[in-house]
Amino acid sequence: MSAEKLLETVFAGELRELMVLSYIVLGNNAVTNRCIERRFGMPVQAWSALYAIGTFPGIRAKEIRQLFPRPQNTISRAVTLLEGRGLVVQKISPSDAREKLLFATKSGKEMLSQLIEVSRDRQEEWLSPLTPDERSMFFELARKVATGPNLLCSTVMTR
Amino acid sequence: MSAEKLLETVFAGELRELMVLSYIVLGNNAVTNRCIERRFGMPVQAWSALYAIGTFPGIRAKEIRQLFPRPQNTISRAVTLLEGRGLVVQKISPSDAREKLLFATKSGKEMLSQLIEVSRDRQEEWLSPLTPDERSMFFELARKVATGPNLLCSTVMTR
DNA sequence: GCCAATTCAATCCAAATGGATCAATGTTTT
DNA sequence: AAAACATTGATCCATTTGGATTGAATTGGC
Repeated sequence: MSAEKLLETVFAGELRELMVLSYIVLGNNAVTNRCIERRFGMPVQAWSALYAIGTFPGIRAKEIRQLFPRPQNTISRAVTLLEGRGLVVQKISPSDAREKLLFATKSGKEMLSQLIEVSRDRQEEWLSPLTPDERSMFFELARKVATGPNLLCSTVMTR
Repeated sequence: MSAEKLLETVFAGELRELMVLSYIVLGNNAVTNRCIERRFGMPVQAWSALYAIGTFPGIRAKEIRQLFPRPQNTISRAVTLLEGRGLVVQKISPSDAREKLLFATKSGKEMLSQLIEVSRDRQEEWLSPLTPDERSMFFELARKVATGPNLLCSTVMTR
């Protein structure tokens, strides 16, 4: 059976919304992660963390988790990598010595702007099937789902 | 800074579409994978493969890859696991002895129907912020992106 | 002020991941 | 029809992952 036919059937099933979103994100990740890995020698985790740190100077590790729902030690390792390459610096929080405030260095900011540029180009590419109106509608609906109360805390999947 | 404030800012940035979709899928996976892992003792890969096999009896391993963009050996291992538990059987293809046609057994079908049920409940949960109209609009737009030509083959991220 | 409980981030380690290779089968070329 | 090439799926193995633990710092109860 052809790939189109398989997808068409799955996208007509009961789990269509789950399937189609997973397909977009997994498919895009397969392309993007590999490319960024090669070009910048850095796993997604690390560039996600760099993005968070560049966008929010002084952000704490635990706050990065709220933006990118990944395990805690993943963030910890990503930050260690970024610090090792001189892309970010950590400063002990004046109010709480357990917390480390994260800042991008000059070279971190430079790398981040390259990362954002290529990611934006890539994003335009996979969004190209949508008209500008469709695109903003799509984003708004996705935002509504993302900020809904049940995405990260489930009642049907207890524990 | 609060989680809401952080998300609001990221969802206003240049990469908002990428961020919001990744957030939905990563966040949902964190909840869902862990629950399914505990309840059915099976990684996502395996249940994805079981879903594909149950939906398309006689599907080949390479075709499962087209539905779930994962590395080839991931599918191979998932199928081995499913076979080891008696949830699927492999039959050598009559037309090509390299290919193995996959079929769900009775117990495989039973487990699949349970998996689909809990996944459907979970899907209803995270989609609950949308009205029925918004939901079908969201799906249609996502489908358009998923079946677009550039999702899996990029020109801006060459190698 | 002291001790238990809590929070933050680093580290540990068993298990999973995925790129590369391999063996088996099928297809194409000459 | 033999040899070169291609495709399918399993396996190898170095790297990564993530749940659990640890250690350091803070908070809360008394």
